[in-house]
Amino acid sequence: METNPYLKHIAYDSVIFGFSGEKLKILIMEYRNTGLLALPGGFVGHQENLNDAVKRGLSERTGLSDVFLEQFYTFGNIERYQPEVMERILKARNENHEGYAWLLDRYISVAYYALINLNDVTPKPDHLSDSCGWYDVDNLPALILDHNMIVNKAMTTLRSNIDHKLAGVNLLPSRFTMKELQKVYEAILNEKLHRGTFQRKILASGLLKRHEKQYTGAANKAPFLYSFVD
Amino acid sequence: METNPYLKHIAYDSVIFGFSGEKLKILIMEYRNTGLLALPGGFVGHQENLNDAVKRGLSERTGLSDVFLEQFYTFGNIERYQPEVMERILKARNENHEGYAWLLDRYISVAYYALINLNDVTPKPDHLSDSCGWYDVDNLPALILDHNMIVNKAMTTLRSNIDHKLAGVNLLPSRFTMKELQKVYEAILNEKLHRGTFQRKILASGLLKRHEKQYTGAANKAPFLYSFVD
DNA sequence: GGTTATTGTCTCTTAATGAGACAATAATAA
DNA sequence: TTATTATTGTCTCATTAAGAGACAATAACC
Repeated sequence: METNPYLKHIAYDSVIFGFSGEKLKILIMEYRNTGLLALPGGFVGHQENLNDAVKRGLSERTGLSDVFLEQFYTFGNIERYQPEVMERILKARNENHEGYAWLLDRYISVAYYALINLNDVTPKPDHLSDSCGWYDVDNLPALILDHNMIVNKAMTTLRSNIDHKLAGVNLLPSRFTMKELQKVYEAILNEKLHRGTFQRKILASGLLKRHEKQYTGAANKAPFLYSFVD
Repeated sequence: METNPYLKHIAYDSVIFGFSGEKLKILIMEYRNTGLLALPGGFVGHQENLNDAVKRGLSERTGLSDVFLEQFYTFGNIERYQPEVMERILKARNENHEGYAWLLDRYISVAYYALINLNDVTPKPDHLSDSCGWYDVDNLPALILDHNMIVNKAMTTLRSNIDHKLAGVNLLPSRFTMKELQKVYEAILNEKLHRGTFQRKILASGLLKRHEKQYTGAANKAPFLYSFVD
């Protein structure tokens, strides 16, 4: 009884980054009645582009449709193949899962990372998981299979791309202060940056447009709001 | 009659770079009696790591076993799926190809690039191709499917990695002159570099060890030979 | 009006980069 | 032996970028 509507052996996983104002976080799913944690992922339809499949999955999980999403590595080690993990997940689901035998196959996983504004989103679990939530990227619990390794590689990629891919673009609301942007950079690079130097460099890049000031009620000079020029 | 010993839907392609002394070249295969040109590629065994499969293929094609090899992107668009191309290749082979029906499936391809010393190698065709040879990377013929796009992306990746991954390491013989190394950089970046600045920067990096001079018979100062410190 | 914390910008220093200059030198020719 | 020639290794100078601190401006509170 083969009911696999997807390409065999091919999966994707996505590392969805959000920024809380202080820390980088990623979205993690919990499988029903197992305590097993995993990255949100999925499969590719027979008539579907790989990239579109991932966009579809991201949209289902977050409701967002136009986010920064980039493929960064494909994981294909044989050690990924642990059918007992998926069996446990299916069993805990406590349903007839004959139609899901294909889930017990070996999979190669294409990994993507996404940058989103955490406040825009109320994440929705998929049909195999019962909850999902944001976890600090520098304090992650153990995830299934090689998912912790996938997250590490995503972080490395994000760090090395921060200079030439515009990082904070999608992690912040459309208008933000220079300080907030600096916090994003510091969270990604995991180091303190010099305020004056940071401001000078970012402004010199010409990527920001300056708007009105933000009066918060704090007893000090009000910062300008900025947005990215498209 | 299913005789596919490999994972369905998953292929790899490799962009094998060599350096002739003046130009960057890549290895291209020609399929028997078709004139069709393609990147060397292959498939992944059921019990095989993805990376190992690519290493195996590279070794079969070049005889080399310890080369720089890096995954850079996975191509999964539906437009890759052109069964008529593979059918033409199988027909031209003029054999019973019932056992190869799996070749007509849709494939997602994980792409790698390799850097090798062109002079170390006499490339060997695989069982579907009858010849292979080196082509200038800036003057490539049309390749099947999306293979030209794969080459372009490989070039982009190589360029952006040249600074922090040691580039020339594997493209040159173990001992080389500063001028030869500069030629490699110029071929990859596709621009002229200033001699003095280049030499200063490379020497400052501490990656090179200086050896004896190379006396070629030319009527001018003899250059030092260098090697990379490992 | 004084106080306080934060912001925007400036200056000073140090490091990195781009470009040319020049002596050293390996082979050849006079 | 000495001039010639092309190339190499290195140096200097100018320009640009980066790191770090300083200071006036200012929003809200006292």
